[in-house]
Amino acid sequence: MTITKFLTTLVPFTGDELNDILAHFKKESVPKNQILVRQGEICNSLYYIEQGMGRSYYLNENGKEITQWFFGINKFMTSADSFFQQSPSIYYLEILEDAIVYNISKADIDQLFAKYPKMEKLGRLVAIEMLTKMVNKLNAIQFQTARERYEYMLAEFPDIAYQVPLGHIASYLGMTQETLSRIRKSDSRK
Amino acid sequence: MTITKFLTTLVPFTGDELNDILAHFKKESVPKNQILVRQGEICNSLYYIEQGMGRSYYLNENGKEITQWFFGINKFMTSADSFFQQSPSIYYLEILEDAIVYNISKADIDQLFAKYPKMEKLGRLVAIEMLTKMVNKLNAIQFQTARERYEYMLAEFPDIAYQVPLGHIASYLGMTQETLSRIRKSDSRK
DNA sequence: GTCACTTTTTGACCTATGTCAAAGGAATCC
DNA sequence: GGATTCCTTTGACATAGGTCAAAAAGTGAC
Repeated sequence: MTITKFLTTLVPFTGDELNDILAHFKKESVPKNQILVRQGEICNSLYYIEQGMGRSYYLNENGKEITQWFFGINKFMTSADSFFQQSPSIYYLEILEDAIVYNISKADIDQLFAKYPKMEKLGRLVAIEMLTKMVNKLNAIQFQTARERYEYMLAEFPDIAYQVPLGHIASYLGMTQETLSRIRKSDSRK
Repeated sequence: MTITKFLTTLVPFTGDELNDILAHFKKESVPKNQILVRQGEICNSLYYIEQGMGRSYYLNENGKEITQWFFGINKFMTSADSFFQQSPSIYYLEILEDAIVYNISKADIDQLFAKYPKMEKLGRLVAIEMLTKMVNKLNAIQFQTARERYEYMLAEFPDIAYQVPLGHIASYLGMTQETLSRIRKSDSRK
């Protein structure tokens, strides 16, 4: 899906509005393993992923990478708190597979928010969608066994589950790599 | 803090705007233990809590109540997904202490969203604040010990932690009541 | 103040998952 | 295409926190 189509499915922008809005996004290709934002930096871009995928992660006390979220095709990727509050990012943003993204700066999106009430609406809808997904993850993580959490992952990110290193998924799900490995093994027996 | 003051600290509404907006909120007092919304119902109100507190919870497979969130003074309380998507609520909303709330219907708030871009902005800001808090909880739950999670609770809801039944807090934190009781005991020894 | 009910505490025991360590496999680089 | 590095699997063992059951402490109604 193109970004144009994606935007119009959420909010019925007119052609003129769309042209103006899209003019503020810059298309970029980003190679695998590229870091878009580092912990401590202020995240200045919101990325729409047309192709590829990414994740956000942070380093815990022991210096271990903890995946916080995966971002797939047709999603916005950013360090939300950092971007919207212009505060230092808690997370790294990393591209996991060669990607094509459209990026927009904080200043530009603020301009669009101010110019188009429909953009505010888009912002609100995207924030609420994210909130809902976060709540889903929370419920999965909070009360389910390691195996059930993995099943949640398969349901939420079917395209991603088999394409990224095991360790990234394990930390996302709050379990060790060893545990996830054992779960996959016993799943494959069935 | 009054609702007027609360709204203006987030977005600089004019006096006229405020009057119009506030006219859509209905002030109500709600006694302790009242259920505002049940699982399966569509949540038709967004509540601003001027006094008192509440929680959202659901029943798990074993029929046990699992607290999903606490709502304190000067917060909006609703079953977000149900309210905004007008879908059946996953959660019960319950008032835990006699409360004074201002409530607004979905239809009315949609009207305000359409009329005032600043309302869309308010919606976006509130959604993002909630998102940030949800992420905080998630990180606390996902990687911390039971004791650390309790400490997170004390930091996030200092006013609430000592006023609600232990079991509500334990389920919110994803641990058993027994575990939380033992943590509190060992804390009080220090 | 006593009865009934709810909430919290305590104890004994159990299990899912973590930790640590080492060996296999895969991928990448020159 | 061999060396290096990274990723995954496997095993042995440890432990935080769960489960179950009962006692103790609070709370409220009359």
